[in-house]
Amino acid sequence: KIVLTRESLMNMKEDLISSEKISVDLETTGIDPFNCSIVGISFSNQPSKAWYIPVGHKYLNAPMQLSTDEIAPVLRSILENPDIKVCGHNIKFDFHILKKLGIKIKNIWFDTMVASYCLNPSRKSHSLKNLSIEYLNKSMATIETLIGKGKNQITMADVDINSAGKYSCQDADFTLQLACLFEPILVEKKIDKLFFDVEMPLIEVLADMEETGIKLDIEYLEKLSDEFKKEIESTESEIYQLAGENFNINSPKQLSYILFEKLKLPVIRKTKTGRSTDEDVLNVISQQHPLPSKLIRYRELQKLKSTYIDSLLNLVDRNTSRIHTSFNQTVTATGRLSSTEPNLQNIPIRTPEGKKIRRAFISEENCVLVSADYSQIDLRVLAHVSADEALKDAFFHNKDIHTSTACEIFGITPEKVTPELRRIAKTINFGIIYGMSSYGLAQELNIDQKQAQEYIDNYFKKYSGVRKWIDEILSFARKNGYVKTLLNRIRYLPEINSNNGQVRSFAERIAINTPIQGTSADIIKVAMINIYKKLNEEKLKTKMLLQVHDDLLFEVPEPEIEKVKKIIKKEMETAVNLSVPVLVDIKTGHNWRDME
DNA sequence: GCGATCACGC
DNA sequence: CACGAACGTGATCGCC
Repeated sequence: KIVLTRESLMNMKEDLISSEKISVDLETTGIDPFNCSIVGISFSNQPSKAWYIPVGHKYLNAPMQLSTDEIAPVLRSILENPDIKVCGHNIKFDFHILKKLGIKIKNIWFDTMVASYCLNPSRKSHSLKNLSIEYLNKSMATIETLIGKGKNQITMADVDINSAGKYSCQDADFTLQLACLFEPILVEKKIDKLFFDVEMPLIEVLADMEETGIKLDIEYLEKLSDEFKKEIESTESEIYQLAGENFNINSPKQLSYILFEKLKLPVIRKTKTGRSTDEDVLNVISQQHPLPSKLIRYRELQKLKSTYIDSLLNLVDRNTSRIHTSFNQTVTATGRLSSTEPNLQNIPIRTPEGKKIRRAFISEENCVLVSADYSQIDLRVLAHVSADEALKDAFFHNKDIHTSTACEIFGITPEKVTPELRRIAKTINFGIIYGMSSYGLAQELNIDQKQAQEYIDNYFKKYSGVRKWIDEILSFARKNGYVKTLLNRIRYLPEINSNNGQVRSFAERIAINTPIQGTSADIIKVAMINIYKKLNEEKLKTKMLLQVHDDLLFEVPEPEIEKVKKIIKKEMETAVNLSVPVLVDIKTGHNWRDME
């Protein structure tokens, strides 16, 4: 039903207001919630029935429509009613748009995209179209049939109200049907707690973080861009000089010709299509010619400038100087979040040049940035799930875990652990989490495979609990075809019993890694929800800004610093109860680089 | 449009 | 004999 009049709007309200569950779906002029406007909104409260309220169709001779101001009070009476359970598909998007209209959905009950993700995080697509075919056996028209694609694409505002209404109503209708279908499946598979207590409450937390954004020092970034540009250009000339000709340095193919044919440097490694020119390779051949070092430098600067400096400047809001990422909750196979446009989860930190980028992320006047990161969360999770005595002991005595591992595998006292031995132990510790093999370790440490195997054998001799856990998780995976995390997040492993050794090995590494990485993801999600709740309850102005897997970043007004630091640390450390201590390091600073 | 390569994070 | 770290996003090239 299309709602064009006040009378019809009231009929809709009467109908919806007494519903237990409704679905909502917005049509907008785009997919960036901060850069689009509402075109229409649809609701459904029973199968095969839905309402569509057009408000922003702008084509020639479009009928008179209700305004957003006229419908807002009605939307509020429905969506802010705590007794009406609201569902949507990717409801974080609708939440953002409605919030801009001054409407805050009160009872976000169910997101079918997130539910699909919980049912099977490895699924290629969680789109409504895709789920409708699979679960409802109904195909849906794609949005392209309405707005076209490519450069001739129009927006929903240009689409005929009846066509748009039909489309939008079907979205709302199928969303509610799917929600009602999914709920008992979640219960039956015992992932209802994860879904209702973690993933659903997280939606509003993420929406708030996205909406807040983080402040950038634009002037500084522009200066940095110039600085990098100059050095890129001079390095470029040096490279052409050394190569004896101009070529496209960014083309691995053209670069291969220069390095391996013209300069006759040795081929270290091959790729599927040619000869590798990655940093490892360049490092090896830099002994024989000055060009490779220049290339490494060129690549570093080029990467930093194009991926970080320039793209951040393109995406920053010039009015507020803040940049708003989009956190995706349904992408990774392990339960981690991902971040796009821009990806703020891979801002450089390791090299001095890279760190210059971090300096551009700053706090608002009279605020500081607070970063709180879990100390060795993955290894603590491993200690918990494996119940390995040596590993647990190290954490109970708050030892440096890599030094402790070095002591165990080399049979020495802590004083005897050199930086080199600690590095080896650290690599092995990471390797364990990744389901390492002797080949992989050898590669990583630049040692021979036999030596690597000795390290591994030694590790498992000392950490027999870890060996036992790996055996158990692999046998569980082989028997059940899936693995799960502490909070019952599941990941299917259809290839765990494959006859292809390589395929099977890959599944085995996943079987080991996912319960660890996924449990860490569970833990930080619970912490985020609890911190968000606490900050609201205490009416604090502090804002959560970013999550980087084991790290949370906040913007904190100066008067709140001490109180908020305590809250953050406590909530993160007690989000779940592990059999080893969980520790969080807190730092503060006025930019994301200089924190202490 | 898409796969491959490379490089950034955890 | 080859493969060979787990999980992501993005810029760029070059083929189709």
